[in-house]
Amino acid sequence: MVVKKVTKTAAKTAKKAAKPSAKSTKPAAKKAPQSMPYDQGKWAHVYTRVKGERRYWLVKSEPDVFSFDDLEAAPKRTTCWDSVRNTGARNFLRDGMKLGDLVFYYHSNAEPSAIVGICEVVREGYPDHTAWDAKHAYYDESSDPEVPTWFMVDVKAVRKLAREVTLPEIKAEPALSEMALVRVGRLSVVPVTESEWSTVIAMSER
DNA sequence: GCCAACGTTGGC
DNA sequence: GCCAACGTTGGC
Repeated sequence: MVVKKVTKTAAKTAKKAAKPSAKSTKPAAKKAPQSMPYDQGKWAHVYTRVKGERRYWLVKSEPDVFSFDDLEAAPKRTTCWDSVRNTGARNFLRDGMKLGDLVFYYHSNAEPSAIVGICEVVREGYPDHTAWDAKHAYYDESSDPEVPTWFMVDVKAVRKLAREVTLPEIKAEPALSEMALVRVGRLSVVPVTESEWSTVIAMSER
């Protein structure tokens, strides 16, 4: 699949960084990807599920880079969630998200920042080819296609929320006080619990 | 293996 | 534009 849009939250800053000194800004991962299982660590629970269980997630994107409307307008209302270059988020993409899981679509750096829509995982973790595309803004020269470091999933738009649920509302809601979105900054993919999921949905409907 | 320097995310 | 939080890198 060809990716013409440079994607998601990463992209804007990527362009910025790519211009001045094409290659110098390369963070990233020399170590081989960590392997399953995650039986310890604070996110261990999100990698296990009872049979048939559906889990919930949230992905962030800057709306002027790739908004929920853009996703709804995309072919098959689907996109690959590429360019994530953070190992924690990578682990969720590679090992956490499963077919049929539901995902909140969050607009970051927006006015206001808010959860605006719902999408669904339609393809499970697979290598993010942009990592070894030397022309891509998020090219990672240390990433070996034989042993991929970075992964992505495909997500498909399900529907827009009846009303967006803004970050201030989320922060003001006691039932959401433990949400990874607010407890852990800077992660572009985070887990959402089932109760957080229902709380946000309910907020969007009143 | 510690930790200082540095880079990035993203709210404000 | 500022800066808090925190991941990553590299010197030692």
